[in-house]
Amino acid sequence: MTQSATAWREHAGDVLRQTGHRSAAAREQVLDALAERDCCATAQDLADDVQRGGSRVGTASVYRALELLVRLGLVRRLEMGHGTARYEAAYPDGEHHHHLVCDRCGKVTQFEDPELEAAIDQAAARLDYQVGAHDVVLRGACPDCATA
Amino acid sequence: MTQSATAWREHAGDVLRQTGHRSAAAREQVLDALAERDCCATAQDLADDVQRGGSRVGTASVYRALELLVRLGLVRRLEMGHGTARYEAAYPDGEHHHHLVCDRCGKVTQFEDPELEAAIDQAAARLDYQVGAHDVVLRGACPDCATA
DNA sequence: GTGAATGCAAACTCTTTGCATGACT
DNA sequence: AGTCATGCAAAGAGTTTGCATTCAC
Repeated sequence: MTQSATAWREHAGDVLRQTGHRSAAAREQVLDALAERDCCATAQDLADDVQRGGSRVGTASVYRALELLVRLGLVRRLEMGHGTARYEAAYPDGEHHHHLVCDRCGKVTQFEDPELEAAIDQAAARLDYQVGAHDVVLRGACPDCATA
Repeated sequence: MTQSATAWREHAGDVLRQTGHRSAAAREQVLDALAERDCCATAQDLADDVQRGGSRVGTASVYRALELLVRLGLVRRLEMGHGTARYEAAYPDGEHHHHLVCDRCGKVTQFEDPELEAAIDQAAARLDYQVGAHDVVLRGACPDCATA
């Protein structure tokens, strides 16, 4: 687990306490699973992670935990695979990345690009929406599929 | 209907013929409905449009038509509303726009930004994926919701 | 006439909700 | 004790698939 993931995990616990939520087993384990992941995961992925840890956690609890975490701004929800949502930790300093999706094998990779961020901020500034977030998805063939 | 939408409609018919597809009522009507729309629509929106035109078209045919059109590169499929896919005409010259989604009322608006396109192209060039397409979604409050 | 395309209904996947039980403070 | 959180099962929404029928070529 990276240093920022550890910090995020602690931050998330703090925010939950400060917003009056009690320590709840299923929710804590979803947070742990998210902190362990370095890129976005589906609800099913996270449920599997938790159950692999030996706990009997219902799907509904995973979804309920994720919904709360998204509402508190601790988790980002992403839509990029046919009908299946993905979730990842949202760092409090706003640091984030974007995603590459392979059209052939479905693999998801992340990338960062400060100049792209700047271009998005400029575009957002000239629009009449109060833009609070943005998602960028690039699609194509990953190195493995491109050579195959 | 705009001039480019009309051109796209004709182009789509040509591509279908060239790829050995016969003239099929439901599919043609889905194309017409897409050409009439100036921004992305859900499968249900398109089915409603067609049925409003007086035809009895099944949902399945709309989905089957859309799947084929996406495969032929004539239509873009977008994922940006909780679990519901949206579709829009993909112009052959690559001209396209991106989307603003209101977090509160769900309204979807389009925008274009050449500098953002350039930044994406540059980012794509330095990655090891063969990037063929990209989606950008900005989220926030639309003018109506921001003042309300 | 032949095979593609269709409509209908059933199946399927992902997600949410109802409700009785269990756990934190 | 009070009530928030949980697990399970059922419901819901969107999408896909099976199959007999219809239609284009």
